[in-house]
Amino acid sequence: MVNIFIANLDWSITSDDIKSTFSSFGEVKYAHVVYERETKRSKGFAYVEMADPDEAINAIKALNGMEINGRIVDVKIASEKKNRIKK
DNA sequence: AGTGAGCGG
Repeated sequence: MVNIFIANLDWSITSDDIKSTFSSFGEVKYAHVVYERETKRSKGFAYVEMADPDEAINAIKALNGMEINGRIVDVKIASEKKNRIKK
């Protein structure tokens, strides 16, 4: 399982769009666009969890710097929840 | 409006 971080997404991009895009490169276990909890508006970035590291890397290589809806997205490996404490 | 969460556990 590899966590991928995608930033600079257009406001209109949805989790489903993310999932569909990454699914082209491999099995997407989970896709999730981050929204501002308070405003409900998109924060413009998202996360994708892929099953295979190779596919994840492949997806990142292919999608990083790619223009989507006029935005050059930034795709990179996400660290372990930003070292967030897990329980 | 603009760069690291949620899910499941």
